[in-house]
Amino acid sequence: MQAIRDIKHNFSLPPPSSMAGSGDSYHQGNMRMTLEDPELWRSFHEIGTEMIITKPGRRMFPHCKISLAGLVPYAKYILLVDMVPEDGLRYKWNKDKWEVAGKAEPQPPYRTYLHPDSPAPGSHWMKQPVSFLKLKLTNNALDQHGHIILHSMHRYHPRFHIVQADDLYSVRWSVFQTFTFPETSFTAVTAYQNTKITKLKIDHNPFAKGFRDEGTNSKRRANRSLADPERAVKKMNISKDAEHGSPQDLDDEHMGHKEMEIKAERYSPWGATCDRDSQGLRADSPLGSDPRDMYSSEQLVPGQNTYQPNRFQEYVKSPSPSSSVGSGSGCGSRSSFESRVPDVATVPDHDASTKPSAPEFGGLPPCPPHPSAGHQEYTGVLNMAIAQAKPGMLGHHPLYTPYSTEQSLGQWSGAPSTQYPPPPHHHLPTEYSSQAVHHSYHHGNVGDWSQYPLFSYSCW
DNA sequence: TCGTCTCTCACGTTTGAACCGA
DNA sequence: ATCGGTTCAAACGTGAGAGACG
Repeated sequence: MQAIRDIKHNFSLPPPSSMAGSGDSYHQGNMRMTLEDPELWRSFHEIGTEMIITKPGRRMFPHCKISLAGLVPYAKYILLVDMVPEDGLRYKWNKDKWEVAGKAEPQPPYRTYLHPDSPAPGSHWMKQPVSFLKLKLTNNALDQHGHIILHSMHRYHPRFHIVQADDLYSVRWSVFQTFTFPETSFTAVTAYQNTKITKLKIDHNPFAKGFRDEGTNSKRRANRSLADPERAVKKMNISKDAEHGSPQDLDDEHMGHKEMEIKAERYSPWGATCDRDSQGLRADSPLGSDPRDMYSSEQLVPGQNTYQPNRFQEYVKSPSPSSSVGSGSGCGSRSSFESRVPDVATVPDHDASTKPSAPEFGGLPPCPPHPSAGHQEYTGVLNMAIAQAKPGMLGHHPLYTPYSTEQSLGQWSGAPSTQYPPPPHHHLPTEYSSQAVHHSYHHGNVGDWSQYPLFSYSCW
């Protein structure tokens, strides 16, 4: 099934020639990205995808696999993936659903995964699906293998970036486009919480074949469930909770899928989010109100729906009803398949020090971005560390910090310091500032999702 | 002190790439 | 150069236990 049904429009904004480098002669408007195995992703998503993170690094399952179209066959592109927090919350698994457990922990060192084939001509990327199989997630903040560092019990979603660049060294000057797929959002965990997710993983992951019911471990698993009354109770409660019509049914509600409401098993694990939803503030709502949303992957980045990250501080205080992610029409940007022009990674026009101090969380949900910030029709300048990753990261950390200035510093210099130590002060070229300022997107607010850094670190 | 929650590690199973010989 | 068999590293979830926290 196609993840993108109509994404070709709204790519009309050409990259400024001034920053497109050699690529400015290429029309970027027809780029399309399709998520492979959308059904598999959806089946996980409906339950509440969990991804294991370990110290040595763990692959994702399902892993990110995309198809590309609309690239210039002879132009070279670089593909990247990063993980963006869904919101500023930490979650816990309670009984049979996820609940908010407080505000998010300080953002770990931010990293971006570069597809090993990069750079490669468009023909290469388009000839077959592109797999990010080897992308690994870790909870080790000191990781030196270049794995993407995440916090356990936090929610993220992958973000795919296509950068037209002849080599890694020109990336930062290149135009890029960013895509997200609602169904790929997940909760990072060190151990599976939802037994349904475990079962799905076992059923679909070839490496877990040995744990399948027909396998040798069926007995062990059966015994386990018997020996763990609480788990058994959980399972029994699953369908019960689904009937309560409580906020945890949010997924169903917002998917607008009657079918989902009927199926008791498709309970929503996102109890907490549902609550938020009830306030018209649903942040994650991976499933749009429009069924198409399930498969439509427009360029959500910087989609107002998907991007809760790092903006909660601002929007908590000024929710935007019309852009509420979870509201029936909240996924407007998603359901409309509106593709967006590249994200801007650099947000120099900002001073983190002006950011309000951490808000009292009080279970308040992150709010969607302000409508005025919803459409990011601008061309991005890649604020990429790749070209400088060795030896330097970009040093404009304060610009992106969703949290505190300290954290942002850590974000930029924490992990990389172990491998690619950033220079003490590496400020963006002035071009960055001016260009970013000219973008229609409003960057004056620290809470904006787009404050989330791109490519402060890369690995390949 | 106790209970809960989260994380870590060793384990057995499976896959697939690498290697080797025919 | 190709094919088939073997080896082994890597990946998987499990389950017990440790550690942190209230």
